[in-house]
Amino acid sequence: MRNLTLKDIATALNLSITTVSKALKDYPDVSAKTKARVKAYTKEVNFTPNAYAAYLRTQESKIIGVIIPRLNHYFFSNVLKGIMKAAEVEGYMVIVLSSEESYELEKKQVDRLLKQNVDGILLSIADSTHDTSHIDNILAQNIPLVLFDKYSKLSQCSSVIINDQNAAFTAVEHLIKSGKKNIAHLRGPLLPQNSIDRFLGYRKALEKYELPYKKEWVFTCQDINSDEGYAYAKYILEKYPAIDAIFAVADMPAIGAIKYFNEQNIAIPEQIAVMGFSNWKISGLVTPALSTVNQPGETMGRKAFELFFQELQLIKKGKKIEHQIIEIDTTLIVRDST
Amino acid sequence: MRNLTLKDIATALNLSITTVSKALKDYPDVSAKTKARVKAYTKEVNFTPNAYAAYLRTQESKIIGVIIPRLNHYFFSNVLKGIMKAAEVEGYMVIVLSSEESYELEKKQVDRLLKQNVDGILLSIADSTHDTSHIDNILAQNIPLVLFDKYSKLSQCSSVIINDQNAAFTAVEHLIKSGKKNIAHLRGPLLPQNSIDRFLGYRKALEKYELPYKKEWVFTCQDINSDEGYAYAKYILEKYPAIDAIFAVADMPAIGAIKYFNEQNIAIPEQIAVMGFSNWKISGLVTPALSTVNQPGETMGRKAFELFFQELQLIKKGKKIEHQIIEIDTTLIVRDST
DNA sequence: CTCGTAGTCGAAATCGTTTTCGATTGAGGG
DNA sequence: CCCTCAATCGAAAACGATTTCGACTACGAG
Repeated sequence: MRNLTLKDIATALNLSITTVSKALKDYPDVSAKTKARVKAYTKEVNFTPNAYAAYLRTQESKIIGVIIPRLNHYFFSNVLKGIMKAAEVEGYMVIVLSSEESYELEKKQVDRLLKQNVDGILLSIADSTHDTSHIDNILAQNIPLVLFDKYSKLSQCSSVIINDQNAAFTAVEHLIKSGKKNIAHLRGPLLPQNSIDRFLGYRKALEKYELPYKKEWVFTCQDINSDEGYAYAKYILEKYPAIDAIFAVADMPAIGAIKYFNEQNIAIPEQIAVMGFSNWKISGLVTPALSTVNQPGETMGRKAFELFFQELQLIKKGKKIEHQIIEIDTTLIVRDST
Repeated sequence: MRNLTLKDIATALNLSITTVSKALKDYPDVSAKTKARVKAYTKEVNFTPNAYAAYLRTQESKIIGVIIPRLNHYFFSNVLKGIMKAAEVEGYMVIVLSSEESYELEKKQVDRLLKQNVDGILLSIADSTHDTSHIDNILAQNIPLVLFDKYSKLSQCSSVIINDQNAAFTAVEHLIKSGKKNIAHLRGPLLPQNSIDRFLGYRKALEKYELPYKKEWVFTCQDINSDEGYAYAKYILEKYPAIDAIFAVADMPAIGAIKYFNEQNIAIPEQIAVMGFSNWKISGLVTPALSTVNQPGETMGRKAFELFFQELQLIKKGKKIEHQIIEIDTTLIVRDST
């Protein structure tokens, strides 16, 4: 039950391999009649050229690689969805790899993709990535690379991002305008740019409205999960009862905090307001529903693929590529927790 | 900046292509000394054979395809994680495709994978799949196929599943033992086997404890989302106030129901208990925390890959494969909603 | 009648491996 | 000294497509 080859088609139609191949790709030097004959037959027997053999000549695999920091993560799943939908339109398949937020694994996954000769790499860098030599490696090989969401300021390459600083600013501003004056921040790890930017947005909002910045009111979530939010909520309640609002770097810590406050019968948002970030599905389902910032993952994924595709066309034409940075709009979503 | 080839290595070391290739694969007919020389050099220049060229001879791509019904879905993301981890160990990459619960798209994705000549296909069939000719197609080509979670009774092939009927029975039994007598069921769509089995488990539990089965207390969720649960909760409260417990086919509808009951200040579980299925992350974070059935996605993924890998070895040896069905254990998780 | 020219088609090289099957060498036995 | 037999290595044929270049036909112009 071997797959059909060009040769099989050729002998069946009493033509040469060359002619069959050309007919399928609409070369001008094969007559309309034989083109029709070939196409009719290949459709009948459901033939398509072997992808790997084709690669050997064309050096195009029609496969891209995507590396995300986490697999079971609502936001990244959504990005993946956007990438895949866009890829399908252009006939691309995507190999998915996960770095599990580990720098070492990320390097290894990049290496695997390069050895697989994928046509391009879309990457969201891990929290622990502190060096970009592996990224520069990709660029040096002149294969298209697009970073999304978690990008790096160290390497010059195309990216699809949101304006984390502005988004965070708007979120905190909303807390302030609703009357809160003592706002804590559950920030993300120290390295990734988006966690830095969200922190900076928080500070800017405090500054603008002349609220004091207290560094002991900023708590670092290493894994950005609900347990951390739960634990910090407890700590805050005991140690800093003055705090009347929390701005979290992401929805999960915010939801963890809500869980603790619910258990303690703390009124949200009256006693303490909680603001998340990302608009995960779950954020609308907890009680009270979580206010957050919508981060459109699917759109980011689509744009990232489109950027890759543009770059690929330029490279194929031998043109020099100039890296673009696309900023996706975010929106504040006000629900019941603020 | 072309990639290195065997030829480059050969000329650099003053050897033939053949010898280099053999040295790398530890053929017995090349001396230990040249093996060492080749390996040292290839490591130094970071060479690995071109994957596509290798495929042409070996007919092994070291790539498998996975088709899941939904991308942004906690359970399937977890399965994916299990698959990928196991695949990585054996040096496999995985191409991920989504059927979006559509039969037509599922057929198309199977076709794409077959044309890509993947080494195997792992598939969780879509809710709307009513016919298995595409699955039989895969089997006819003698490439390993493993179904997971949502399998089919129509086609004879290896599968990794849970015992949905028993799991559902246990869940409903728990509701009964906690004193509930009027138990509704939010079931899944009519076609997929797991939704049928969970319904059957519900009925069996009623039977065993001699509670009447009322078909008007069974509500069908087409998309299995929280909105459906929310809507049915409202309907139940208005139309069948006698109902004192709900067993949902999955966590999302259960959480939707909880949301509505919270809004209406209905006491959970005193007035009405709610039981989910799958143990999504979110189920432990809502208030009250949702009781559910743990469905170990990552384990299922790992087992599915292992099954594929076993079958592949058999096929390579030309042996006949006999399809296995692996059943993964589930556990009841009792939280605050029951 | 010859020649140029479209219009069609094919032979063969190529992509980079893998693997079969010889070829070569040297040592050791008779 | 010849022969056998390991021990090493290479030439060359695949794998299945793409693409360059040349060949062939027929036809009209000169």
